[in-house]
Amino acid sequence: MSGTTPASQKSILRLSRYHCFLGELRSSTRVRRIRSREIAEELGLSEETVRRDLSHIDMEGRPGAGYDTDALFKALQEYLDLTTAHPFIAVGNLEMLQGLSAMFPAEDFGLRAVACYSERPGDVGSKAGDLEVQDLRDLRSAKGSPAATIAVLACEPAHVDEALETLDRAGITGVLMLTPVLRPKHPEGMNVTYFRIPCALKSLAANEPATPSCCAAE
Amino acid sequence: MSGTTPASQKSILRLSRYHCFLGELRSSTRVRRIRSREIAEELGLSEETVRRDLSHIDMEGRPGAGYDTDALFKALQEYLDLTTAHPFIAVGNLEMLQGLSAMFPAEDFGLRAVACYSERPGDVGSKAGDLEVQDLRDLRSAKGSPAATIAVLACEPAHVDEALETLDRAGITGVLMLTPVLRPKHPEGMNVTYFRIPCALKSLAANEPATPSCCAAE
DNA sequence: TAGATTGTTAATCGATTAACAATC
DNA sequence: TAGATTGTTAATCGATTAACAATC
Repeated sequence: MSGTTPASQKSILRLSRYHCFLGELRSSTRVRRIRSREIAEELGLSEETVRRDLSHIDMEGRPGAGYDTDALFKALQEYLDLTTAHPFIAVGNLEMLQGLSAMFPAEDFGLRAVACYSERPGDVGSKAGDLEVQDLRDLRSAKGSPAATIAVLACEPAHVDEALETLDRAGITGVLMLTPVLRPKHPEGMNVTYFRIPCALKSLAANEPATPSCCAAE
Repeated sequence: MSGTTPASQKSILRLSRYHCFLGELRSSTRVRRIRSREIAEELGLSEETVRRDLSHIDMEGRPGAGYDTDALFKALQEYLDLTTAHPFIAVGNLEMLQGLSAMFPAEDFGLRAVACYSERPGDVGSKAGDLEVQDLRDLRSAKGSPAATIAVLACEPAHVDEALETLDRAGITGVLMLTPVLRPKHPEGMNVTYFRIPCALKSLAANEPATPSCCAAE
């Protein structure tokens, strides 16, 4: 039942994880049904949390028999407003663009990099995965602007503010920031998630006993 | 007063941010005192949260006059168990290692990459920033093992489990995972923080109105 | 039907915010 | 001293967990 209160940020992040998990499950096995307990065990959550999260989306489970894997995947896809091979763009220095394309196989997660841009003119024309690196300034004119509305940003610190503005003008509404900056002034209305590498490393130094923790994205 | 309850994970992550912020403040200005309200405004938090967090560390503020910038920085450093230019190692494919060193200027955050390792033999010997890329297998023998206890991991998905094991054997206790994997089996007692790029991107697609959000790290 | 698992309400837990006395 | 800001206690808020009736 997708009726009551809207899902929290944390809940949405977990729904995204379920989507990733089911995507992998569908492509690697022929499992037709899945129970909340199984999802919970795989992802290190409680089954109640999983059911509570799923109560936000348009999907009914079957008491005694769990959820239909395909239907659940599609319901999540719809709730999260994802298309198949959902498009995103990548912005950053050439090495990050190349490194990311090798480290993060987007297709395996139902995502697809449709264009990439560098802030360094010298990077333009090189290849990052299948894509040719374009000039970040060309995104400004929106002439090469793809259908994507989300982006991952991994440029050098000095170019962050400029890059965010450019992305905003090009119609990007959500940005995942990998570049560490203390106080980026991100454009009004733009949704920005910060992955703060230095803070995460420092927290690890503080050496919490042994509780595996999540992002914080968390 | 560092007496009462231990700081939560979230609190520690924020303390790390304060440390980053004060580090920058100290290097770019001559500000001698800082108030909780100022820290809060800069980082988008409430002043109460800042004071509550700081109550965990060994540092007394002065009613009416805030905190001594240097003393606070040092107290945070001590609480987080950081040294100056705190060492960490980086593991990943060559491009990620090179890209990270350009995107993430560790010194500016009080951190220092002391060694880097690739899982791809062909990468060995190349330069990433100032460092020569070493073979991940050489870390196993611990012969080149540096004083670092924390690491950032950005290798290709297929090598994650092997890399985590290797890092564990080499005495690394905390790992920041950039490579997206659904269910890495990380060694007992190892503290792993996951930055899940695909999940963060999917959450952004779900298009929360306009609340700037953090990691999550969280 | 009996067994299993869902969806939801109530109870618990933890973290944030508000309030304010202490104090520099 | 008066003004400002700290440190902490109490109140609020939100999210997780426990419990269980509904139901396939």
